[in-house]
Amino acid sequence: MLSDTEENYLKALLRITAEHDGAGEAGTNQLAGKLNVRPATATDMLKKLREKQLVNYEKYGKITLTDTGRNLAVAIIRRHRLWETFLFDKLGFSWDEVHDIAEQLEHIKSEKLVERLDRFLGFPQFDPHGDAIPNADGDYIHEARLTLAETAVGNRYTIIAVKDNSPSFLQYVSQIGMGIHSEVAMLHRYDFDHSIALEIEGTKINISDKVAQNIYCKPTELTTYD
Amino acid sequence: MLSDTEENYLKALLRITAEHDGAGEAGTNQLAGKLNVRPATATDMLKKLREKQLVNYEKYGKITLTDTGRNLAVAIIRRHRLWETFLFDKLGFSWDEVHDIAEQLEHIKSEKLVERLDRFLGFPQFDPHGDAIPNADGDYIHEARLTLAETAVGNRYTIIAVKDNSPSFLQYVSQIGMGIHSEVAMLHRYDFDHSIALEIEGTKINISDKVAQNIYCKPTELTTYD
DNA sequence: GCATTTTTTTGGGGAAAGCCAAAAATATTT
DNA sequence: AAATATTTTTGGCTTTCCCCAAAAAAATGC
Repeated sequence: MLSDTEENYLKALLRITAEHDGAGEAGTNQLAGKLNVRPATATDMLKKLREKQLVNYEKYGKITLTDTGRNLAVAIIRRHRLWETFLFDKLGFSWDEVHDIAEQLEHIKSEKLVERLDRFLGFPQFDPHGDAIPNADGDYIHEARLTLAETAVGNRYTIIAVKDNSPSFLQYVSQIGMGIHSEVAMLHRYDFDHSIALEIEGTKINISDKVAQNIYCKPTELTTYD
Repeated sequence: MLSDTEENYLKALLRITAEHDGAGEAGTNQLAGKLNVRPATATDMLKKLREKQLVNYEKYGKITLTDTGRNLAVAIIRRHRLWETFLFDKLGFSWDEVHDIAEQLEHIKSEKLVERLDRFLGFPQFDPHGDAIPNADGDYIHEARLTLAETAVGNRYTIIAVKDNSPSFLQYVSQIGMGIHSEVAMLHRYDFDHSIALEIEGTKINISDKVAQNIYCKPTELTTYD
């Protein structure tokens, strides 16, 4: 049985190795940064996780998850996102409130609880932030997606997810009238700072490049009426 | 903010002081026993809880909860019973499965979560074992109740709660076809071991005194048709 | 390619929660 | 009331997770 702390390390490792795509490697510093802990602490934990065969690691070497480690990490992500969905769908929390509470709930130890929760929620495939929820086998939907920073001016896009789940960012996004499934029209991209002008629900707004980089979308498929 | 361990001590103290009615006192041994911990460990924690003004305690003296301590303990019981109700009502767990999972869920730190859960469940007043759920103010229903061991032969009773929440006991109770709201007719009480013969749903069964002492009931109110 | 910078590890410690064995205080028995 | 038994506390030690400062290794810059 893993401690909450060990689970958090696995989760952080999955995030890091999945993030800067392809590499699949993580550093001690990076890991420590994610967990708000000192590098020395991360080193200790890495030794412990290596003992348990959850990470591949040797001193000064790069860190990767073993298959077992990755499966466990995916299971934790699954629990986190299911709880977020519960809080949002059933208890009426807003999307900027769910993350912190789910951080606690994800560590509840009961296989059966997770499976029943999943069924109760109707086997949701995405959480309130648009992130895919792994199913009981660890499989989840990989959607083709791009950030608003990568879009082409003149096209229409549908918002499908946010990268940053922090309350302050989510509140900002809500405040400008944007949410998952919003449709936006790309009006202009300014050269000097790459900020963007777009239209959403008939309103024209500007967003910074930084914000744009944290919002995922896909080209809006035009419905054909025949 | 209290640690999970501290919360468990408060809960145990509330149970002990409420149990052997009137006294309102607990001993170190008793407390340690309830928490599966050594008396030495309990002593340490009592000092800590005294620091935080949650218990009245001085060495070799009797232990009582302060008002703050009691309020916190009631809040923990509230959370525990609400989660049990959630697991039972919404996720379809059986009454012998809910306790252990609720032991974990009760420590999730979020006032708002508890209040929303309460509303989602429709402000339930009793948990799946028939125990009263304190409301947000800490008030709960005090039902007049007696154990099956205290009933009079010849009368009819409605089961309203169980004292022992262990899976093995609850499974036994279910197995004999008994549950909350069951109606039973007291047929006989045997002198030699105080075991009881009763009828439930048309079936006659015998239960030991020990079992009888762990089941709460109230006289069945006969419905009058006019 | 060598010096500097950055990253990572080591070694030594601390707080929380637990344990044990022995001492001290309180209760009980005769 | 003294002797015995029980309960409770003390003091010392363990494990988990965290920290810091210093040393070691690796990466980077010129």
